[in-house]
Amino acid sequence: SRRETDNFNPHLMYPKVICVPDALRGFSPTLRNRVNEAGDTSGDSRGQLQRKPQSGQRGRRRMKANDRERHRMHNLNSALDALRSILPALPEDAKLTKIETLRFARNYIWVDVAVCAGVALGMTELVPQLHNHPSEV
DNA sequence: TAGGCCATCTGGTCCT
DNA sequence: AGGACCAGATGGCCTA
Repeated sequence: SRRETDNFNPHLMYPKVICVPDALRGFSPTLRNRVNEAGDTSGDSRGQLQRKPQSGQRGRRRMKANDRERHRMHNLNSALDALRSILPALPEDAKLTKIETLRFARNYIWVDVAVCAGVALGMTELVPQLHNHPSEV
C-alpha cells in the first residue's frame, strides 16, 4: 500500500510520522450523509435510509443486531485507541491506522519489551536474536 | 484517478 | 431465541 511503503515499514521499529488530517474521522460516510443531505439518500445504496424499510419481527431483529454490531465495533475501536495511547513516541497528529497500530504494537512487544526483559534477566546472549523478527503477520 | 482506509449493513455460524 | 463474532459488500473521504 502507499501508506505502508511511503510512511510505514513494518520492519522498522517505529513508523514515520503520518498525518491524518480528517476532522470528520470517526463519523461514517453514512452518518455524514445523514447530517449533510438531510434525507437525500442517493449514493448510499446500502445505507439504512435507502434500504427497504424492514418491518415486522425480522426487521426489528435486524435493527437490533445492527445496533449491537455498531457498538461492538466502537468498542473495538476504543480498544485500538487505548493501544495507540500507550505506544511510545507518537506525535499528537500521527494517528496510526488500525493495521499500523497492531504491527507497531507487535514490534514494540517483540523488540523493546523482549529486549528489556532479556537484559534484565541477564540473558544478553539472546538479545541479538530478538532483533530478528519472526515472520510478518 | 487509483488505491488505502474506514464505518456500516448484512447474513451466516457458533455459543449460551 | 437471542447475542457475539466474523467476513464480504458497499460507498465516501483522502492522498499521491
